Amino acid sequence: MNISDAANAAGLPAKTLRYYEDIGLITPGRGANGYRDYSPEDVHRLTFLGRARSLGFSIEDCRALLSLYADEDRSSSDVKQIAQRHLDDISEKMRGLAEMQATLQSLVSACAGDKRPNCPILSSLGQPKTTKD
Amino acid sequence: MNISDAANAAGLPAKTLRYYEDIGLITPGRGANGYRDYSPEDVHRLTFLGRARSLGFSIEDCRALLSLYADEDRSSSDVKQIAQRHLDDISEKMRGLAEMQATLQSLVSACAGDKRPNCPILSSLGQPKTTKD
DNA sequence: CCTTGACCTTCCAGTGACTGGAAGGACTAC
DNA sequence: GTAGTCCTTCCAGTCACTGGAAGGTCAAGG
Repeated sequence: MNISDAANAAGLPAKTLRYYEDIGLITPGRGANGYRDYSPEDVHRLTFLGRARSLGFSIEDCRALLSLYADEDRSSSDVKQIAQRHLDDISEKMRGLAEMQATLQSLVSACAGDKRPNCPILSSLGQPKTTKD
Repeated sequence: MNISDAANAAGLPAKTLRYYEDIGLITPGRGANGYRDYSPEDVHRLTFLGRARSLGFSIEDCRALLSLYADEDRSSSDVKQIAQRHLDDISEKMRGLAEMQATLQSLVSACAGDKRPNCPILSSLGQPKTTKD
């Protein structure tokens, strides 16, 4: 299976497949012409990868998950730990974003958004002791 | 004011101040010895920058905000537009994160997390047609 | 005057996870 | 044989820093 077919099957750009090979995640065989030749298993692992990435797992997490996936003697606790840590990361990110959102929302609401220069958003960034104008 | 004093005053690493000069955000004067010399206004702008960054504005947004901040003839609508777009970005990011969070949470909850290999997290990544094991 | 240590300078490289593009080889269809 | 599409490798860029090396400057102490 050539790279573009594998990419289509896995729902990933061909460039990404080359990148994954570069970093040693999934190394397909090679045909006589030097072309990459992806097996159905390779495609399956690529699909697995794509889903893990879409859940926000880092490449290193994905590497670990792939190796656990292949390991029949794994402990589900190892998998769960990775996922739980990632969940914690997500929660933290969401907290940070929510905080930004709240601050920004109050500033945006307070801003007239007209042709006058007076702007609580800039005032607040310039001297944050008061959140309001 | 030397770079490390300015960095302390603004609450940013000195490296970041050099970086901001590199990209043309804030260019301090120079002493006879070649050292950067930050004026109180420079420090004020750095502090402004730090706050904008901590609200998640991109460097390019910060550049625009700084220039609006300096412009007495600005329209507050220009500021508001930047902030509103950023708010929209934040909302989108939060939506994405919440989706990941929901999916991951249900998978983590379903995983025993013991020494057995059976794992709904890996099962789901391997064949996502069913979310459950 | 000399040394020590803390500061400052510039420049280069690395982060994460790709993405774009150039230069050139291989394959397919007509 | 040639046009067009695929494939290859390699290099550079993204974003906002961050780390570190090599070397200049300054203030204090002996």
